[in-house]
Amino acid sequence: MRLEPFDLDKTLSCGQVFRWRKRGEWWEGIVDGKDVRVRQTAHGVKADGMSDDRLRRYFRADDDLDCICQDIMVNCGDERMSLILSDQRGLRLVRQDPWECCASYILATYVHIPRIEQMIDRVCTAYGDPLPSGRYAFPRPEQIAANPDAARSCGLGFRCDRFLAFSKMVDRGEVDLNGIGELPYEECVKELRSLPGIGEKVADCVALFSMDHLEAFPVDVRIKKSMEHFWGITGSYKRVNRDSRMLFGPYAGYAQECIYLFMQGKTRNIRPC
DNA sequence: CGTTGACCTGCGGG
DNA sequence: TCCCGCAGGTCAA
Repeated sequence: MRLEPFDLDKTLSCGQVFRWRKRGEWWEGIVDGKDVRVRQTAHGVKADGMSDDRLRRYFRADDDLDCICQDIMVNCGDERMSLILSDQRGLRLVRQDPWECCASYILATYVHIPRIEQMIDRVCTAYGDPLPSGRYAFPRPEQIAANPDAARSCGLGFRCDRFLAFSKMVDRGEVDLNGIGELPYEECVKELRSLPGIGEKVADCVALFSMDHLEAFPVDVRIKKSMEHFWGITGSYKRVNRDSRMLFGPYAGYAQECIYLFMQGKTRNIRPC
C-alpha cells in the first residue's frame, strides 16, 4: 500500500506502542486480536493479516504529514523545530484501540519501557487468547474481570489494583470509552482522569494515541526536560502541557512524538533557548 | 490550584 | 554476588 511519507521503524519504535517486535525486515504485532506483520516498502508499507483499509486507519493515512509539519512550523516559527521535524520525517502516530491503550498505559507508570513491555506480555499470556504465532491477544475486559487473581502474579506492583479496578469498570459498562473519545479534548481528558490509574500524563497519551486528539501533549520526564531545554517552558504538568500546546498548535501531539524520538537519539546537539 | 512524599518490583551499576 | 538507587506517574494529604 502506498503511503508517503512513512517511516515504519520510527513509527513503531518511538514508544507509542508496546507489542510490536521486529524480526528481520518484518515487524510482528497483534491487531484486532490477530497476528499481523508489516514491513517498509519503497513508497509505503506491505502487510500480512491486515486489509488496506485497516492499514490506512491504523497508520492514520489521512494525516498529511507535510501539512502537519508545516502547521507546526507556522505556529512555533523555530528553525530548531524544523530540524527535529525533518529528522523524524515519516514518523506517524498510530490509531490504537482505546481499551488496550488505557489498560497498557495504566501499567506504564514509574517504570522503564522494557519493563512496561514485560508487564503487558505477562498480562496477555495470563488472560489473552492464544494465537498461531505462539503469542497472545491483548485480553478483553471481561477476561480480566472474570479472574482478577491471575493479575497478582504478573508483577504489576502497585499498578495491579488500578489495572483491575479499571478493567472491572469497563467490563461492567460503567465507562464508555468511545463516548469519552467523542468529547472535545479538554472534557475528554477530564473524564479519563476520573478513572483509576489514569492521571494527567496517561490521559494525554490515551487522547492522542487512541482518540484522535492530535492537540494532546503528553509530558513525561524526557519531554519535560526537552521543553525546558529548548524553549524554557517549565513548571507544573498543567503549565508545560498548556504552554506547549500553545507553542505548537493543533498538531502538538505530532510535535511531541518527534521531539521524544529525536531526544532518544540525542546524537545531535541543538543549542538551548 | 501548586507542592510533597510514598509507592511495587526488577534491572543495572558499583 | 550482594546491595542500593532509580524509574513514560498516580494519588492523597
